[in-house]
Amino acid sequence: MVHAFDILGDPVRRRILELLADGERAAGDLGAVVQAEFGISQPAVSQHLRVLRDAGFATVRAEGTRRLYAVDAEPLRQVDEWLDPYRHFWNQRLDALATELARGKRERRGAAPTTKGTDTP
Amino acid sequence: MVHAFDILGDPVRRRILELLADGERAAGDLGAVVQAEFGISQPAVSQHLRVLRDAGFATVRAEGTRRLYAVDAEPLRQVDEWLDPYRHFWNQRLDALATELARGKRERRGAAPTTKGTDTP
DNA sequence: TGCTTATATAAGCAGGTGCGCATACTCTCG
DNA sequence: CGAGAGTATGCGCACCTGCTTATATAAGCA
Repeated sequence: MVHAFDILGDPVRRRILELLADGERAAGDLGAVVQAEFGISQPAVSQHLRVLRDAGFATVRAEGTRRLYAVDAEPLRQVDEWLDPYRHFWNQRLDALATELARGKRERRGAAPTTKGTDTP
Repeated sequence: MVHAFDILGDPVRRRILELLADGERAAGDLGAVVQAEFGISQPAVSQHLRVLRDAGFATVRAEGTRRLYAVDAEPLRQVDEWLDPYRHFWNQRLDALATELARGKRERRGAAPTTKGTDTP
């Protein structure tokens, strides 16, 4: 059994998941992008897709001769949970405001990246 | 430069970070636990600590002959941010999303391409 | 049917990474 | 100062993982 982080340790696989974040995408479509960006072959991409499948990060759906891949978020949720014990490091005393954070997260999007002290309402 | 996930790909390093989640801890202290659990040597642990240091996951503080390690949450926050695009899969209105997903998302294909954190309840 | 497109699998090889062993620092204390 | 704990580093090696090439499977099309 492989840990979620073992899967995410590979930049190609991360990229594939990023491409899949917006929604379903065909294997060849993913392949085209990844091959261009990383300079690897089609089989290489296919192998990564297999790893993602086997680890439960992605699901496949056949449509004709094409294979449509989609994200299965469950393992990513595990990763999210793994981060829980550390989240207070940057959330500080904002634990109570987690609700608000989830509601309007776009506020942080424009905030300074390196600045520790996050927005305080 | 190594990506955060490359660091977290190793189970020993993950364990070290877990041990560090509660607070500062001496290298030897960490070593004792990790050596016991993984059956590896002291230098091996030290090497992992070095990787964590170099990647910014941990900071060291000398106290006498001991080295006290602590978590630096910055890289973990990056990981947290990386998860943002997927968080809606399990965070917001899971049932509604699941319904839409199950019903067939082809409808959305032509409509709204980027659906990040749109809805405001 | 046979050719083509789309994708997956097999086999083999190369580079990286984690490990153990040995050793080098570097404080502290007697 | 010398001994000894606590920790880090250098080196060499085995193994794992990802890559390429070659090929298989399967659907669409003429």
